[in-house]
Amino acid sequence: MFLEQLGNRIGFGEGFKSMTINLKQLSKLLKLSPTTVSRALADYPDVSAKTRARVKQMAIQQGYQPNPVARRLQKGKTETIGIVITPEQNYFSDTFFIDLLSGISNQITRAGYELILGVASDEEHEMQSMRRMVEGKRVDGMILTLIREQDPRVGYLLDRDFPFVLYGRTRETRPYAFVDMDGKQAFEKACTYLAGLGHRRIALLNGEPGFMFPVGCREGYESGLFLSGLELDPDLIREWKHKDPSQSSYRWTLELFKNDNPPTAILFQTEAVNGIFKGLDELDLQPGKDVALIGYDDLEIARIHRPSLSVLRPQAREAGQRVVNILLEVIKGEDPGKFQEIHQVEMVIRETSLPPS
Amino acid sequence: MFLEQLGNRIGFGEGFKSMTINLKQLSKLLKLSPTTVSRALADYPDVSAKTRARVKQMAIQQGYQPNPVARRLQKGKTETIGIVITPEQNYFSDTFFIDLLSGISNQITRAGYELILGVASDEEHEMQSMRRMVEGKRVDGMILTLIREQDPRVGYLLDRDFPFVLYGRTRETRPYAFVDMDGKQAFEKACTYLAGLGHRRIALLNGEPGFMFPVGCREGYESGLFLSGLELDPDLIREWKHKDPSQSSYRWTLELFKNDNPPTAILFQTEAVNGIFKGLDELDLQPGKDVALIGYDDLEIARIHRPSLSVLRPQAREAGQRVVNILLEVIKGEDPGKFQEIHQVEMVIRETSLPPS
DNA sequence: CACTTTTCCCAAAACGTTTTGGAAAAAGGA
DNA sequence: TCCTTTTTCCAAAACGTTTTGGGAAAAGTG
Repeated sequence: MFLEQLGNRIGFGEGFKSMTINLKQLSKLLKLSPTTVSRALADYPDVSAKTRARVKQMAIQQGYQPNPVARRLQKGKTETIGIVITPEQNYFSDTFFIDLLSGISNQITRAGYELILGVASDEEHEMQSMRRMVEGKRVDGMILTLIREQDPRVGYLLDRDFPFVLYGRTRETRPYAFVDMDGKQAFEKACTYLAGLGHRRIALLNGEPGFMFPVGCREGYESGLFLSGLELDPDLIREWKHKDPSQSSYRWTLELFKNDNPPTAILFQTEAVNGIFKGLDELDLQPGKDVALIGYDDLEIARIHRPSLSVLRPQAREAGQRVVNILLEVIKGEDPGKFQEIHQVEMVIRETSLPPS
Repeated sequence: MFLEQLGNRIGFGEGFKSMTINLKQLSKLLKLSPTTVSRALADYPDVSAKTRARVKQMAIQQGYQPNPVARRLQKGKTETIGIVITPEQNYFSDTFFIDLLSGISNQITRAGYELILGVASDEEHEMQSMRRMVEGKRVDGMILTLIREQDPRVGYLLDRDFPFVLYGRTRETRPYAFVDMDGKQAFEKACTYLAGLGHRRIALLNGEPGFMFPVGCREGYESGLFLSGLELDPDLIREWKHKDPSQSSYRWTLELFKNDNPPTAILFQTEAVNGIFKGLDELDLQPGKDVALIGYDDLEIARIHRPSLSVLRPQAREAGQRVVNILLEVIKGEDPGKFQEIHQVEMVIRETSLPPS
């Protein structure tokens, strides 16, 4: 019998495929039906403890792993979830997105699922890539990032009742699941902190309009000013572009200081820090000394730079894990409206948040 | 019949699944056998032009897409290829890896395949993630990046005859497929260029030992020195670490200039540029003016910085596409040894490669 | 017209699981 | 002992394709 088994395994297929063992082959080896073996491995109560143990041992010994494709067909699930990234919009800002992705990936693996990745060049291509996954029945659910205020992806998925979770939020009245960072609270905290140090002219170099995140940042900024009894000066608010964060933030930094009454502090997304440093350098202003700085996202550059950059630090990794856990629930049929999480953001005070000089 | 069809489609399943149409349902609609419909869609010659057209039209009208899971089971292929990234080793240096990934992803999609992504925290986890894909029969082939001189992944895959392609190379005598950048030629070119400008003390701030890429860089550097009639000075070679490129390159930059006869030019991977800038700044040396710089990889910072950084620019996107095309051939059964490509790297002269002052 | 070839279609099997719906054997209850 | 319940197993169906191996009808050939 061992030889027969060996024969089966060596067979005449290509090298690799023949190295792997089948449920049928395994059951033959055990002198049991495939049914019983399958159920033994799945811990069904209707197989005796003794045979269950025997089956499991043999499965391990033979290195049996159920063919995921066959399982998916039978179960009617792909056990796969999809994500589409658009690098043009410069999302891969160093560690932040990687942390998110890392959390997502690990949790997906833990659930025995797969993560399939689409890389899109622009907004249209992004939609197209998602549709391929959804309409091509390639995934059970989608994860969306870099959410816009009006985001056609959300409407599309809601319309066809397809499971998804947002990392972020959008303007949409129908209920949907999301995990978002409390950008509002974060910027409010940073703003009041700076005001508490004595800063009276605090600028906001915000993300690109059209995206949802900067909306919260601005709200937090305005609220922070209000709580500190400071006036809102529209001249102290500028917005950089995703396409080239450094270049646009460089220009806006110069612009900010053309003001008669220039800012003594700037709040911004850390992505834009290179442009700001460059602008300040050109103006002969020392970051942290002449101008206080607090960035959102704890990128490598924030830790490396001297003086090191005070930041707002979102826990991207944990958020990624939550996104997956929620998505799995939604796939199971839970009501997406139940899952709306807003995560707090911690503030890390380093060297660029001193009182005004 | 239309009502019957409708009934079938609405059924009692969950919302989404019922919106989609089946091969069987489609064939019923067409009053043809599933066989014929399948073959018509696949352009088999044994179905008449007329019915083929009829089938295709109806398929489009009904939005029919073959269930990929079922197709995979029947075909015995997953139509999926895997890649594992290890962000700890800081591979996501801005645009470079994204370009590679973008090329990979697009080509995979074009072939109707899927890209599944693993994110690993360290070397061990990386191997584990790959084994899950391979032994779990989740992919038809693997793409490997960030290759080490002795890379256990390569041996593992060769041992079990599993299709894979390296982006990079390793020390391995058995034939395998790879796409690599000609780091040697690139660094040689940069080195002779600088020597041609009159530089006599050219330093190399190389990548982390253990990885394969820095080996070529060093070869090119040494060859460039030799071709220019310059002596190799081991004191002018330093290696930074992946874990914190900026920090380690910062330290080594300071170190380099403790030399009695300090360098007037530095070759390096652009990843390390922040540390170098910081070091030079601390030494009151102006990049490009006091010290010529050429980096490998055209990251955003290279274009943004003033003076802008001269770089060696690998065509990562095209390389990614080649990797996929080759992998598809290898999966088809082609001999991997036939596919060994070394791509040229172009040099972009900007502002940091002037003659010594 | 009779035969062969070509054209066009299809029933059945197969891919490797899990689930369904029993059925046989063992154990419990009277 | 006989009947009922529990335990333990399994054959068959199902998931949705593609491939295999014909077979009937139409077209060509003499």
